[in-house]
Amino acid sequence: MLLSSEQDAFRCMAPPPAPQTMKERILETADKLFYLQGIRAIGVDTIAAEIGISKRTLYNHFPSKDALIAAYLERRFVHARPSDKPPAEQILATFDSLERRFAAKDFRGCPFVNAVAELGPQDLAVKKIAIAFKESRRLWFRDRLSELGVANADALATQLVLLVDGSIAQDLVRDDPAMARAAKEAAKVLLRNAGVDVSDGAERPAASGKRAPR
Amino acid sequence: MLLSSEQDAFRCMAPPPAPQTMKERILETADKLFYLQGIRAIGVDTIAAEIGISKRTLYNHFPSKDALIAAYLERRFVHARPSDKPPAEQILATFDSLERRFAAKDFRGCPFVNAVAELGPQDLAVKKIAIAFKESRRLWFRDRLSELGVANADALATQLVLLVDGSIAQDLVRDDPAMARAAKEAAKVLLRNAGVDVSDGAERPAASGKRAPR
DNA sequence: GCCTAAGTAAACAGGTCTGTGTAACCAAAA
DNA sequence: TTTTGGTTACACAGACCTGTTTACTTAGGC
Repeated sequence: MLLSSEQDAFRCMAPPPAPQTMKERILETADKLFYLQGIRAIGVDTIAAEIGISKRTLYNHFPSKDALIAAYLERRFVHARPSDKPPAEQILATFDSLERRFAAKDFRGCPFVNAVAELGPQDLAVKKIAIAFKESRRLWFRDRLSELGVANADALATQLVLLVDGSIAQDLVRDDPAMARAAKEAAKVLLRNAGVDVSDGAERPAASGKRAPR
Repeated sequence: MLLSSEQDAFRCMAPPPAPQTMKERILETADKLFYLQGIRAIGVDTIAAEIGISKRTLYNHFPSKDALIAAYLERRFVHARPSDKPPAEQILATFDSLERRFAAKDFRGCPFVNAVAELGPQDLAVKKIAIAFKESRRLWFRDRLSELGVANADALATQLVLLVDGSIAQDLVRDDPAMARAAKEAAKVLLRNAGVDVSDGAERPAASGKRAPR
C-alpha cells in the first residue's frame, strides 16, 4: 500500500519521469542543477553543456535566465493529487513522505524557500510563486482538517505548515531525516488537541534512511 | 519589563551597536549587505564602497571573501544570555521575540539557513557553523525544559525548534509576523501536553507589526 | 626631521556571467 | 529540388567578480 510514491501528497520536489521535448530536457536539467547547486551558482553555459546542446539552442527556448528560473519554479509547483484515504491519515502521511525525501541524498530543502533566500526580496516573480506554493500547501491541510470537522482548521493548518517547513529547514542544515519524525509527533499532539482521533499504532518504520542520522 | 530587547533569548540576528575599529566597521557593513541582499549578490567592492574605504583596506583586514563570510556568520552566532525568569516564560518569550523581529522591515530569515541554501552543501565551513547554531538553540530549549522537569526534554526541544525555523521560513516568503504567534500557540499546546503549566493570560500584544500582515 | 603604519586611488590579471551575432549544417517538408 | 526551421560551433560584447600590484598620501611616535 505504501510501495510506490503515489501516496505522496506533495510531489513538488520530484520531477516527472519522461524527458521528451528539447524544452523539457532543458527544464529537467536546469531543475537538477538549480536545485542541487543553487540558482546563482549555475550558469546557462553549465546547463547547456550538461545536456550537450549549444547555449544558442537554450536561448532559443527560453528568452532569458530569469524565464528559465521562473519555469523551473513553476514546474516544481505540482499540486497535491486527490486521495481516498481518511483525512487524518493523509495529513500524517505528509510527514512520512517528507522523511522519505529527507533520506534521499539529493534532498536540498524547499526550492521555493531557497530561491527566495538566494534571489532576495526584490525578485517579485520568484516571491509570488513561492507564496502561492506555501499557501496551496496550507490550504490543502486546511481542507483535510475541515473534512475532519476541526473547529479552527485555518489556524491549525498554519501550525502544521510550520512543522513541515521547520523540519525542511532543519534537515537542510543538519541532514537528519529524524526531523520529519519529530514533526510528525508534534503534528499528532496538535491534532489530538483539536479533537482528531489519531491512531498510535499507525507508526510506519518508513524504510531506514540512506544517510547517517547524525 | 519588555521595553528593551534585553529579554531576547537569541540576539543572533541583531548586531551590537557600537562601530569602533575598522575591522568592526567592515563586519558591520558586510553583515547588513550579506544578510539583506545575499552573500553571493554582494561583492567586496560593494562593501568597501558602502563604507567609503578602498578595497585594499578591506583585504588588509580579511584575507579573502570566504574569511569575511565566516566572520559574518560567527558574529551572528550570539549565545543566549542567562535570565532569571521562569523557564516556561523564557521559552514562550522566544516566540514574542521572533514576532518582533518578523515585524521589522529588515528581517530576511535565518542567516545560517540562508547561507547554507545559497552556498550549497559543499561549503563545509558554513554548514558547520550553521549546524552549531541550530544545535545551540535546541540545547537551550532542552535545558529550559529540563529545568521544568519535562520527561523527554530532548524530543520536545527538537519539536520547538521546528516551530521556530518553520515560522522563520514562512515569514521569509510571506512577510507575515503572525507566523510567530501561530508557532507560539502550537508551542503552548506541546508544552501543556508535556505537563508544563502554561498560563493563558500571558498573552502579550507585542506591539502591532510595522508590516501589513498579508 | 624621519620613520613606520595604515589608508587611498587606480589600474590590472584572470576568471565568470548573461546574452547576441554569425556562418555553417542537416533533415524534413513542399 | 528548394526551402525552411532547428541546431551547432564559436566568437564576441559588456558587465561583474576576486584578488593583487603600484604608487601616493597622511598621521603619529621617536
